[in-house]
Amino acid sequence: MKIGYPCINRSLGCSSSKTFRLKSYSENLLIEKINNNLDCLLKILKYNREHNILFFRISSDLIPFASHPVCTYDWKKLFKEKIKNIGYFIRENQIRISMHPDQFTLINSPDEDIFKRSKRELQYHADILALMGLDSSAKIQIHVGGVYGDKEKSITRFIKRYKKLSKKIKEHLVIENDEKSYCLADCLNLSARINIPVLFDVFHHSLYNNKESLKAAFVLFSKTWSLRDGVPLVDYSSQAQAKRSGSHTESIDLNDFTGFIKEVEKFDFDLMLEIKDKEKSVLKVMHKLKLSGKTKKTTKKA
DNA sequence: AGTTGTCAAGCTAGT
DNA sequence: ACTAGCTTGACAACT
Repeated sequence: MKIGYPCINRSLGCSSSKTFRLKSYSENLLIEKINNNLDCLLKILKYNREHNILFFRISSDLIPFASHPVCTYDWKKLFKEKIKNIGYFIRENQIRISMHPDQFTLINSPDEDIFKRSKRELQYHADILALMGLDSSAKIQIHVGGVYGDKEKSITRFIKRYKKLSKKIKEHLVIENDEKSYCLADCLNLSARINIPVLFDVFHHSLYNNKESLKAAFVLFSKTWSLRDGVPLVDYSSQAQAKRSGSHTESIDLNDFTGFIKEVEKFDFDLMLEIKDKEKSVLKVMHKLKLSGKTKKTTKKA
């Protein structure tokens, strides 16, 4: 099992998701941010490697406005080498990668324009993975989307739209259960119809489910991952068991966590910890599970 | 230097 | 018909 964290490292003092206002868009500013973000991403990945953290979610803001019409700059061509180099580091160290386009990426929206924009956004994510030379075990996770007053219709629309996506997108795309519209059972239903892997969010499942136990859930979503998809991915967060509403736990609750791990220890999966203090919680957990500590020397290939 | 409002993109529930 | 909340970091415009 690899354990990872999303997008931001709090120990390094750099950010790989620096952006700027659309109003102040300029090519120079864009280039500056891309350079910063790519440099920082490599720095984070090196930090992770040193701490034996081999799973990471790359920020969707890596290339600001990448899929926006305002961005006519050919970043794919001009940053090709730099991105390729990061990809080399990822592959060399067998780091698992995921990405998570945000809430505006909706492939089942009745609005055709929203779908078109979403498709462009997904293509941008797939382009990054392709430039890095990553295979189909690198995943782009999205939610199923809105219900729009008719869930079955919206699921059917998802399927129709999914079929229009490029092969490059489909190779990486997985769906994740959410906390109010599409639960695990809905995702499984969809998966059975278009053969898309289901990424399991433990926290969302606890809020919205069909009464499947954790173990039953693991059996079910694990089956949706084939060999080429890599080990199944799971998101875990320990926020919002709020004693006061709105209060988030700053760091991971190790008791909760060990309880969770014990229940599913027979399963093989990579785990994304969505916790505010990011890598600190990962290190805590790895220490607890005795996965962490020393830097392992890798054998270099090619 | 520190604080607060706002930011490309959307859905939903509550009014 | 309209708006706040979602979740959250970071920019931008203020003290």
